[in-house]
Amino acid sequence: MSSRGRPRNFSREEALASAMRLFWDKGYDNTSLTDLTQAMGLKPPSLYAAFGSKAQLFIEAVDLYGRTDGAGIWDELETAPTAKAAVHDLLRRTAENFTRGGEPRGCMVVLSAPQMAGGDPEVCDALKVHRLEKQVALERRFERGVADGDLPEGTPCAAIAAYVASLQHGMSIEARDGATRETLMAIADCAAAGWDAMVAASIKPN
Amino acid sequence: MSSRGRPRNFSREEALASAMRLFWDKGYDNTSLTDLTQAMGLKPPSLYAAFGSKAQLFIEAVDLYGRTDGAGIWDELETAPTAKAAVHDLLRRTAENFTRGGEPRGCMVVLSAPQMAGGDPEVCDALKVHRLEKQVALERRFERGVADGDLPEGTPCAAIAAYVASLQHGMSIEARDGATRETLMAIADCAAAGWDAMVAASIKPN
DNA sequence: TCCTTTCTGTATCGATCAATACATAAATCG
DNA sequence: CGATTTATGTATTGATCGATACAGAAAGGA
Repeated sequence: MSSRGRPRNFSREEALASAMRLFWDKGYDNTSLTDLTQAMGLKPPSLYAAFGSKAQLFIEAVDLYGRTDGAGIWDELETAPTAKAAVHDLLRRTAENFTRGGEPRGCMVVLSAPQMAGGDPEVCDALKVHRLEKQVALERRFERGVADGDLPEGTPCAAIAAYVASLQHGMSIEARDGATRETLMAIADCAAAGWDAMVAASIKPN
Repeated sequence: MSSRGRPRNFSREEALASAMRLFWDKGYDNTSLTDLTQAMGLKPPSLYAAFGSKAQLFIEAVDLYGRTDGAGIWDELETAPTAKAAVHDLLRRTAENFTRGGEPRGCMVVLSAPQMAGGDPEVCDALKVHRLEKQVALERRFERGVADGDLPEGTPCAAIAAYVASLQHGMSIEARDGATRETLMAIADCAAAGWDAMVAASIKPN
């Protein structure tokens, strides 16, 4: 391996964590290299040597987010006893996570880069992949619910996953607009309260 | 008035409409003055004389959006016979509106400027005001539903408005991620299917 | 007609952006 | 030791950003 050469003067992990926090708070476009180098405590050449480019640094930061601050939201998706319990827990964890003091509000994967024409496609696609992975995880969980018998046969799992994902994504917007934890919790409870009827009605759409 | 001086060489309305389309498609940050002047068919000094600044032009463009492309979504909010019908209609119009061919997908008010630290506060606040106005309109509509008797006494109108707003905002994310009209319609139908049970359960939150 | 007013086109401003050239410092290898 | 490799700090690059200075053109008012 390469233990040769002058050793690094900073912790790559800590620097990446600082970048994550900054991207999460300010978004990809609004975070400049000046911001990054100051927060990470290093100079531009060190940043480029360690991370390649601003875009690659961002993608690494999003991965870190998914493994740390953003992970707890999804902790019980698989272990919850039923699909309904999994969704209710997911949304309540979302409400709690999105309103922690001292942290940026809402989800980095939803908010930190606008999915707009003209944006860096590398960056947008990375976030889109993260979002769709979670939506697929929801769909799979609902399919398991059908297999487990806590969802009726014929449940449109993809549609319900899109519904839950849409609601959870919207909660990031609400959080950034200043919604309180109580408001977000109420949203979670609304979804849970309508769950059984929604599932029952969705089997025959019309 | 001021009919003096050299007359304008372009239609202010048409130029504003072009700017709106561009901001809607690319977002505020990703739309440069070069993009704008090209699409609007004028030179920078004319743009600044007519609209003041990029930020003010954007705010005017958002207002235009709310009066044109974004308006139809909310057309039946007040005229629908019940709160439930109003929400179902709203979400189905949303699904239709967000997947029109030849137009950018999703809502300009939700997508076109990230609500992030470091963004132009003038721009962010203008969009936030638009979002909250619609959420308040939902809350008022639900209060009317209580008065009309199609929602039970004690319905938490603010919480349910936050739920519907959150879902509708999330549909913009889904739309930009490529969701089909059928998927968005399914989301709308999910919400409608669970509505009665959600309302009934929400009266006593626990 | 001449003056004032307003708009237009050219050309460019200073600021900021992401990214690097370059020389030096600090480590391993032979 | 000397050679190689890698990281660091200073200084700067070309590009692009939003916004304007300036002079000329086109209108109304006197």
